[in-house]
Amino acid sequence: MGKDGAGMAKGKRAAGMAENRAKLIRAARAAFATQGYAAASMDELTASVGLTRGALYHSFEDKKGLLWAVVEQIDGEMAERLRAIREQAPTLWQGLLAEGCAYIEMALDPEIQRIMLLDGPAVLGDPSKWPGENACLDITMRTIRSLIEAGVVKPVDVEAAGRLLNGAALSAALWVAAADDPKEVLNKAVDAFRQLASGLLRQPV
Amino acid sequence: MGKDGAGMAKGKRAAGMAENRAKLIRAARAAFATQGYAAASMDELTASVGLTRGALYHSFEDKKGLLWAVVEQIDGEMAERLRAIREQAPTLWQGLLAEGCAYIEMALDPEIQRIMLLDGPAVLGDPSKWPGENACLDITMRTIRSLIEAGVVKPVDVEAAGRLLNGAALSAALWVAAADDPKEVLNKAVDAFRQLASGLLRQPV
DNA sequence: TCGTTCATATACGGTGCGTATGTGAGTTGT
DNA sequence: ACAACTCACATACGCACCGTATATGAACGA
Repeated sequence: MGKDGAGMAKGKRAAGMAENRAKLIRAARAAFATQGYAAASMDELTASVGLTRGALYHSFEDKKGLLWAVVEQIDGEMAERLRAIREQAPTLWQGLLAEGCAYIEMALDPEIQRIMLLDGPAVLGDPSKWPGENACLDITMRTIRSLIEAGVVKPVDVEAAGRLLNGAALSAALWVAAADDPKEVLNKAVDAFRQLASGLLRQPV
Repeated sequence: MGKDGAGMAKGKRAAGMAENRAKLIRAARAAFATQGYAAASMDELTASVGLTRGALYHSFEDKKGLLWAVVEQIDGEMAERLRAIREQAPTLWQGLLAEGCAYIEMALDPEIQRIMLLDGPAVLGDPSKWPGENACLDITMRTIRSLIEAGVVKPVDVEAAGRLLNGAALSAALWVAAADDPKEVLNKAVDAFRQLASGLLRQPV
């Protein structure tokens, strides 16, 4: 009874399924980002990639399950970008600031904004309990912990500081996204973010 | 032809309508807070106050219109509470901190959390463009402006600082609300909020 | 070759929204 | 005081959408 042993044998069919799964996720990212979760029709979505709702409900629990998959994917991508940015920064402190700014800029992407910041929390609940365990928050917290150990930052509660910083960046992003002149507002937002973050410093720069 | 001139004459009927409108809003606050906007059925909601959907669509544009009314009402109440808290504080700076803490605590209320922080932004879009012109943000900004004029706070962009502070408080609130031990987490959140806010000070305390 | 499994399509029921239409109470004009 | 009208609400309808139950057809194993 070739349950899972075959591997390559059933690989072709399995690959076909994974392929369609990926196609559905890609379509969902586009549909959720442009129309919003509630307004996105699963009929249209599946048809747009040449399938029907049957395929959807075979690969995912339900509409919410598809959103979970999308959120998980985007979360991973964001975390990867943040990690790269932090490692590029010359100092840990500049890394923290750069993370915050990058977060703000990322949230200008309609996909991230709509799915991760608006519909995601409303439909799936508190982001801190999401599948990837909120990779973005983890990264911020890791940076803050290092900064405390290095004596640069006051011994604050790491999770609290990380969450509030992320929250500040988030609302900044929503503000920038809705602005008439994003460039200018982005500068203001980044400035304010640095001011607030400097409150964590042991001694002012 | 008495179009609107009568006033008191049609007052009785108009009052009846306003009464039902208020009943619907009250029911909506409860339903939206407990079930969420999407899951709240307008049939059940109207029936719960002895009406039908006919009354709803006579008083409001649509389901979203009802949410607008609810949001407007809650926004006003929050603003009123914040105003009272700020006026009670001995100094402006303490007022700003107290506002932030009060905001966090208010967001523990499921009604505020679910409607104003989760479903509201997802369904109605960016809170900064809401009807009451975002009374809470206005209050924070007013306080910051006074603090800058008093020389206590650095000359930062008022709107930027206000938005980021609100955002920090918001995410703090969501964190506290989802915590197993709200009391303890609330303390951590408030601490972190003060640390961040102190970044705005011209000179450290 | 035949049966089994798996990925997907098709068919169905239920729910909920928005709208078009009906209705009775109250108001206006004469 | 009676007829015409308005208004607040109920009723009835169509439509879209989700989730599930069932059917199908291709690949794989024996």
